[in-house]
Amino acid sequence: MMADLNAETRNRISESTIRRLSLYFRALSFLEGDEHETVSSKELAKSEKLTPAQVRKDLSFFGSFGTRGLGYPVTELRDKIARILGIDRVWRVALIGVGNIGSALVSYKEFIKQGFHIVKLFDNDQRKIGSNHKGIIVSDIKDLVKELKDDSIEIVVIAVPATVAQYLVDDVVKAGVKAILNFAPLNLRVPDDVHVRNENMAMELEYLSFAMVNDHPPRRPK
Amino acid sequence: MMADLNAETRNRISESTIRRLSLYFRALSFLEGDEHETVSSKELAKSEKLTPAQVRKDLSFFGSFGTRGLGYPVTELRDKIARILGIDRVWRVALIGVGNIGSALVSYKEFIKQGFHIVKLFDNDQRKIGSNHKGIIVSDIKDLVKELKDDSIEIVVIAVPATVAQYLVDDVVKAGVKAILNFAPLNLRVPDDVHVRNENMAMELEYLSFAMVNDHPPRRPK
DNA sequence: AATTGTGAAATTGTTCACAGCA
DNA sequence: TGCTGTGAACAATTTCACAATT
Repeated sequence: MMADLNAETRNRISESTIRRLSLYFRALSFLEGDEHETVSSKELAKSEKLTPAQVRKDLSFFGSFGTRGLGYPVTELRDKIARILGIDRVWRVALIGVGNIGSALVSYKEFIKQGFHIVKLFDNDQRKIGSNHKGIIVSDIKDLVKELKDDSIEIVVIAVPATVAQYLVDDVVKAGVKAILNFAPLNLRVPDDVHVRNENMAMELEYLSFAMVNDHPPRRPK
Repeated sequence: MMADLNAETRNRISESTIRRLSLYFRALSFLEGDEHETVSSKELAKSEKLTPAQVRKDLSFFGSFGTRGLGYPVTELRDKIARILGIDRVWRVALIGVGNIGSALVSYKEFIKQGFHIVKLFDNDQRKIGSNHKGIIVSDIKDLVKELKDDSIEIVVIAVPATVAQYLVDDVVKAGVKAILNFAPLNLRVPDDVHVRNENMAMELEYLSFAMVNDHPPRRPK
């Protein structure tokens, strides 16, 4: 279990399971604030609109964390999920593009809370370079490769217009970064060993639009 | 086809198909800028890292848009997808919470481009109420229900802390709004006829974290 | 010759249902 | 008794493969 998943197990685990792990983590963090010592798969499922069986199946990929008859120990399970997700540590993050979205992300509390520390900002705008955002001086984009390397950046957030995103990402890859969170509305080309996740906010609005126009039923378990 | 999907067809269409429709729309918009008159499922798939069969299957739910031997007409297909997604019109959107993320969204170009017009802003902070953001005066949250109704708001974006989100959403529902885009990190409780989509930026970082710690292979078609 | 549209097959993901355990 | 853990059943989604069409 944990980070010691063998290759066979690891490949059985679906993207959706991992995403739900984030939800369980969130729900457990809430419960921890209260007096709750244990939680059943039923309760956990309810708080994130999933099914109890799904919760148990998801968790079972990683080990046996519960006690039959009782449920799961809240704090312990939360810690174990944090370990599985790799958020029991600090990640060094750089953000490229200090525009509307970029600026918002610098101050985004959820990132810090989960160990994602933005320690570096880049922009190509002379008026922004050298300015201070929440204690971080904005660097010139032209020094990107060198600075990413020197600062041992592990994750890069792309918050620039689509027109320049691919060009910058090529440099990010050159710097040896293996994980990219992309806010630009295009599909980035990267080598096979680089992970990219896309954050496409317009897409979610489009889904809502579709649902309303077509009277698409919202999905609910049961 | 189009908004005239019958109930049976509509229910066969999966969430993933709709999300990919957004991707096709985006890719076609790019192509339209160039001289391209037609595009094959192969080309379309390539630009969004999908498979040709998937493109054809997705589109086939809504009609026969292509020509055998030739491909799909770019502009026409783009327009048809816009119609299916319901983004061939203007949607009246209100945004609650003019903090970091809220402010960024007011200026977010992708929303406007696709017909999502933010016409109303709400906050509970006296210092913000009455101030002007991109031409919109921030309203007091206490007038929420009345103003949402009076202004015929169709979509609400929630960009407030998790602690107050549910409380506000209850009012949003009271105002008769049927679509919510939620940036607060919690699962909102709403009646069955209200659509909610969650934008969880930390979740995507957690996925990257998991992938790196566990050496999870990035998924690629083929 | 190229490429769509689509049933059928393969694969992946979810739910059931119950044995096993506290 | 209550609730987990999990194989087996089921459901959804994707891919294949090929007939149809230009």
